[in-house]
Amino acid sequence: MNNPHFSTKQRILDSAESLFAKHGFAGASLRQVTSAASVNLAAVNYHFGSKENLINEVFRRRLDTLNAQRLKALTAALADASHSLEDLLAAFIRPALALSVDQPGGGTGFVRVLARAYAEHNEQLRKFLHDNYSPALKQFAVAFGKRLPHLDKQELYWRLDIISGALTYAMADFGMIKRRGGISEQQHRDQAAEHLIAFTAAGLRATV
Amino acid sequence: MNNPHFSTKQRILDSAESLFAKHGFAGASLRQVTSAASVNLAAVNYHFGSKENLINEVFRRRLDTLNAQRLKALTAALADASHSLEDLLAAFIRPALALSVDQPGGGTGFVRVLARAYAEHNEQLRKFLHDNYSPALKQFAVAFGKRLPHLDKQELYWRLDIISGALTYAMADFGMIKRRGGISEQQHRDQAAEHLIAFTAAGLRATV
DNA sequence: CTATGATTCAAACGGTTGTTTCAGCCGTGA
DNA sequence: TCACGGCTGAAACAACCGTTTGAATCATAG
Repeated sequence: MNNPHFSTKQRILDSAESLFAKHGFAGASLRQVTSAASVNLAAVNYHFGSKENLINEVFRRRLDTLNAQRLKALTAALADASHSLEDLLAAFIRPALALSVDQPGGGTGFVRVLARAYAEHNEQLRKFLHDNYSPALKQFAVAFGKRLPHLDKQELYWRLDIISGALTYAMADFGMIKRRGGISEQQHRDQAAEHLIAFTAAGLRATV
Repeated sequence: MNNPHFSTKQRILDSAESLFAKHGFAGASLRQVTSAASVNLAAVNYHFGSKENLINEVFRRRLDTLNAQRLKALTAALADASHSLEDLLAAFIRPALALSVDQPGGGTGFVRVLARAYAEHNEQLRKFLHDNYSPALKQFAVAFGKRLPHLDKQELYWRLDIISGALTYAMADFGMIKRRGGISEQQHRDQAAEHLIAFTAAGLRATV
């Protein structure tokens, strides 16, 4: 059985993602992780070197695809000469919220890990995220800037910052909004995305 | 020296707040806390009973005053018959951002603890927060509902949820916005509050 | 001054942490 | 078939965890 999808490494990553989401990076022990993955304790240090490194790999696996999806959506939106502000917002927001549903590992795990990473203010982790993913964010800032010429740079950054906050919060499902009865997780996310897009579009269009 | 401001209990609370902000609830040990507070290790269990209880008291100390300030501001806003939507938002947002500057313990500590609490998804802690502070939030929801009769209840909750997210994120200073040169922490917070109020007011007013 | 209750102290408790070790297993290429 | 390198296994490592204990110290009231 060397199907990479069921390899020891992948099983460790899946369990780590889920347990980091539930108990935090410090709160989830390697014994919990390896036990949930049905893998020997020593396998973590063998395959990843250290717990710190395992954490980084949990991020890399998901963020690489998020990054690609966002940029693909942005490029598609920009290709249409008559694209709307909502199209740009959708390119930024929808792939992020999708992270929380259609992962093979099943669901809300990773986005909560991401939210934790923000809260952690871990300098090492922030550097890792910045080094790997800030160029993509820059492209979005440029696109929004062209679409909103009435905002100066500082004003634009303030507003994009507010959007990031609302999105992060929504991704992690922190809020008090409860899913109603017959609504699937997928539909709940879609609703969240549409509300976020409409709300933030209005916020971006507000005059100074 | 029984000045309550320098009492063992207070010193523990100050150190705990600061260290929980830096390393998380699981990441900060009682040995770190008591050492930073120049207090014996056993003092935590003597004065608070347990680490869990200490965490709750860290919240209670700040949130009691935040709650009171918010409700006072809300009452003042409602007393003016011609109050604006921005006035209500200011009552909700300004006291929260003030938490991060004018605390005697000095600054950004507690708000990061709060952000962590959201990220933790700790059921026990959520219950504590809900039991103690949700009635005040309900009052805000009612006030916003009256001011925005064009929104049905579900739609209103979605939007308030988005606002909470943006506010939480702004409080913890997660964002990429850097303070400019000659700007004080206080001024930075004031700017954040004004941007948040303007942005979220536009979002709330958006038509369905 | 003495007695009393509140507080602090050093030390130890059992348990868990991340990491290391090294013997054994496995599939693959010679 | 045999040997080799990648991988897994059980066990142990020192360090740290939250909590408890009981004696020492303190401030205060009688």
